Amino acid sequence: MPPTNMGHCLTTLPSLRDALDVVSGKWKLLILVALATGHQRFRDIERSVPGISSKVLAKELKDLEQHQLVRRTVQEGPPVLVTYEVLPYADTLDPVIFALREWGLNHRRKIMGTGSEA
Amino acid sequence: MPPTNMGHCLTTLPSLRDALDVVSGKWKLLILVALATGHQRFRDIERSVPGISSKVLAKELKDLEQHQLVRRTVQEGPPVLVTYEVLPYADTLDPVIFALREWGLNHRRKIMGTGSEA
DNA sequence: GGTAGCTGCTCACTTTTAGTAAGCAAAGAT
DNA sequence: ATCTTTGCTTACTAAAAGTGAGCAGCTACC
Repeated sequence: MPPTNMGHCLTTLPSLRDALDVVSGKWKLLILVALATGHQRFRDIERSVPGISSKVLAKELKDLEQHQLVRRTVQEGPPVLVTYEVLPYADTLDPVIFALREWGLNHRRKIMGTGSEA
Repeated sequence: MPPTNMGHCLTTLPSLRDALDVVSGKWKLLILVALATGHQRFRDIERSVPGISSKVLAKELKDLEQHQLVRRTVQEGPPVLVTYEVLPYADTLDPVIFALREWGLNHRRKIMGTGSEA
């Protein structure tokens, strides 16, 4: 067996699948970040996640709620106020978000730089 | 401003979006892991990524190739042999994969544990 | 040399998901 | 009274994913 840089072999695929089942898709992580950075109302999130629609946001928030990453709170009014907040458990996703963000940053750099390496 | 655990605020959303544009979806990371763990032929990958279909695999591989994460090589035969391999650049995704794998592992543990306390 | 099998796909089709635009009830602001 | 904002939902359309079959090129076997 040649020495590769991968010690993760047997558990990787199933665990990754488990994670992806919860967190894959275009929007979920972005929504979590939006929430974590202080956007707690529906329209607020909608505005801060560029490109998302009400419909998809509503659905994604339901998913996130079901996965216990987000809590929806209704403060009976009037005016009725709906607030979303990340649950502590969602913080366990920080490493994922961090890694992806780093990679995205780097990838953009790479894409920008293609073709001009002296 | 209250001291939260997030130093990543301004660049997070765009970088994350960049990353997700390349890497989000149910299959791409799983395919990369399959490749990295020694499955280099089409049918081999297909078999090792449970649930994927030929059609989707073909499409995902094309995407990955276009993003310069994977290279397709045809060794003219006969028998014609098609091989896929992860390019070194794909290794930069290791932290992402690692983080997701860890999270998936933990999440499964959490889910298993719900409902049977006390 | 016929038939069965594997490989690396593609094609036609159905189902699921995402996206778009409009709208709606309750409230607030002017 | 009218207009705007909020937190959604509802129809509709478009795109993507999944399903099953199939196909060319080769091998393997008897």
